[in-house]
Amino acid sequence: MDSLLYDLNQHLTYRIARLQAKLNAQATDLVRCHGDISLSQWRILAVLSDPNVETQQDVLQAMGLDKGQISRVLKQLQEKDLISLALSETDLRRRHIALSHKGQELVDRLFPIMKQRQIYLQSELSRDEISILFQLLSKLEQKTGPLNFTDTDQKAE
Amino acid sequence: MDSLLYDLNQHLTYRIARLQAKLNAQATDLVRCHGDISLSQWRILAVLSDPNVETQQDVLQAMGLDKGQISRVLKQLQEKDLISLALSETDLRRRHIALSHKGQELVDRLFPIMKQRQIYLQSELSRDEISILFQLLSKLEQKTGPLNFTDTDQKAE
DNA sequence: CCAAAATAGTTGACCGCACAACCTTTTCGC
DNA sequence: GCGAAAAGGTTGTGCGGTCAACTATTTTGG
Repeated sequence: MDSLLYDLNQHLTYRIARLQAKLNAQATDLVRCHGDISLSQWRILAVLSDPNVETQQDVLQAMGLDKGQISRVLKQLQEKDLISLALSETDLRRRHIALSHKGQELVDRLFPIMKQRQIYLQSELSRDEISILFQLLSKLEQKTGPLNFTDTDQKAE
Repeated sequence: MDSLLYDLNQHLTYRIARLQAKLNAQATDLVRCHGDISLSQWRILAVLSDPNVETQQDVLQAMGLDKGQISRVLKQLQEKDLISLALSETDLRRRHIALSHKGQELVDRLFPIMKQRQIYLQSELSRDEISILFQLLSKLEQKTGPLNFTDTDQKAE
């Protein structure tokens, strides 16, 4: 795994990608095991637990997920009777989304579990460390715009 | 974007996921723009620049990517004449992978660019901060195993 | 008031990745 | 040696995600 010229472990981007993949897998297992839903389904349910979120646009703004994806996941949630979709009365383009009773129950049950996980994840980190981590993540995120590097850069005459 | 009950920005996992997505998109653009290849193709090329990496198993061990995926990406790279695939002489199950001349040129051209990006990404971070960041990522990664949280946890009679 | 632009949502195509089934070849154990 | 197990690769399938095209409504501007 080591002894390679190209040590990926030293690559920040690789480490972040790997961590993200593992966190994702962990969360997927957790919601599937406790709620028999996919992670994307859970994320949308969680967002829907905010009563201010009523339309797909609201969901989109809250999560940044693709609108097509949202549309499909909502359809899945409806098939599971976790939400209700109804045409909005004031605007026929919109659809009013609401958690069903079953959906609300699921959210109430899963929320503390997911909260527990968040706490568990941070349990080895001090308050300061967490704050520093967020800070560093922000710094990195500022650098994620498009890049314009010189191609033939060894032109140092 | 804020004023939500469920503030995703405070969620470590969400922040990491978002950062990862942006980093990924940035890298994808970069290699597509400078080398006309996909990010997974680039990653495998980079790994192949290590002469110790000769078979798909080596690639798998170096990157942890799925072997099926590796097989497919290698086929793409072969179609682009960036690598050569040949049956191993000692073991007919294995295929010997080698960068082609064209592939080597591409790697030589792209490597400094990607290196530049790594440096750019870390340019706002001090040595200490980088070391702390790696440390924190490691701590988090240790917590990414399977979880076994109590379901009906409010049983604290 | 009506045509054009904007908005909400749906659908299809494609990519990247993980998982599983499968085939071939090699290795292992008796 | 020979059959069983293991190892290296290939391929199919499904999921999650982005992008783009399209429909249906509403809003806007002349």
